[in-house]
Amino acid sequence: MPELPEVETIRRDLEKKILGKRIFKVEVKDQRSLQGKSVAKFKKELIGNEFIDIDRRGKLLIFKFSLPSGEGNEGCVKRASKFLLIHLKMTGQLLYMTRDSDNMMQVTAGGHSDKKINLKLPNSHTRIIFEFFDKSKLYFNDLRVFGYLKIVDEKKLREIEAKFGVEPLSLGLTLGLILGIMKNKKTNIKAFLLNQKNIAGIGNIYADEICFASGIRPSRKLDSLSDEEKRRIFKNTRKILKLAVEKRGTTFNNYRDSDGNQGNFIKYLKVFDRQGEECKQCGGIIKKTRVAGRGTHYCPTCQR
DNA sequence: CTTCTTGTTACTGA
DNA sequence: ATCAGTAACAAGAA
Repeated sequence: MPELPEVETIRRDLEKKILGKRIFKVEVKDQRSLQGKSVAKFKKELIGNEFIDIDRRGKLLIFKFSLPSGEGNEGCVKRASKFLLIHLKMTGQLLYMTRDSDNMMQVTAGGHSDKKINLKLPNSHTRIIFEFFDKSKLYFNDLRVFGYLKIVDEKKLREIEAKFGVEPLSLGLTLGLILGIMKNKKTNIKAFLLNQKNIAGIGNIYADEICFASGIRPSRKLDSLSDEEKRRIFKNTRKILKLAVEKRGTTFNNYRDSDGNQGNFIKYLKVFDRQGEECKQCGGIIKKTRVAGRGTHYCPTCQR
């Protein structure tokens, strides 16, 4: 499940790989992955353009593209950039291969093993393929077809961006701001952390980990939290997401980076998917319940 | 066969 | 208005 650290890892890697590359061909193998425009229009808008920037808001990737300079830009009104938005939802992947890889990539096998296997692309989960002029390819794979791609103009992008809360790794995240957003809210801390309008980019894994690091049960209502507890949530949100980005995210089952490799944060998980196992801090048993409609993991001893 | 899973939105009822 | 709860979406695992 790609959350902020996983999406940020993909963003950083792809920035090095595809910026400045001109799109030669777009293949839509499954129309369900496209939102809005028709397949023909989608292709037409992209082909011949190059990606000039990759941005991220929460879990949403924002690829800025435009025609390369000297390709119909001169002599007329400056051509406005457009934006390709990609949301990976639960099982979306962006896999990049150079022309030399012969449609095969060496990837980590999955589960908890570091074994390498060959992944042949495209496969049955490949929904969209971008081919660049240098013959390298970017595959959008999505097992469950919840993820989507769509093209928007700048105005629409601003509207979409406005719906997101503060970026947790930006300087915009301050204790004062968090206290402000929490004020007068009565929801539980897990639902608060999951709500993208409050803080952008936290999903089920990191919400549970932030609660554990803060010693707070996910079911606790915001109006029952002391200022000190709120401060711990603020500190740990930043700390955990930063560390997870450093470790290139968490591969729980499906997540892969753009090279097909797993994230390393799974070694650092204290509660997520550890139900029935011993708490690394107190030796008690980690419990799994349901909070905010999601599977929720916590230590009954360490979290109050 | 049924149940469960995740991110997000839409909807209902309080 | 605000919040909690749940269905829906797709497809696979158990």
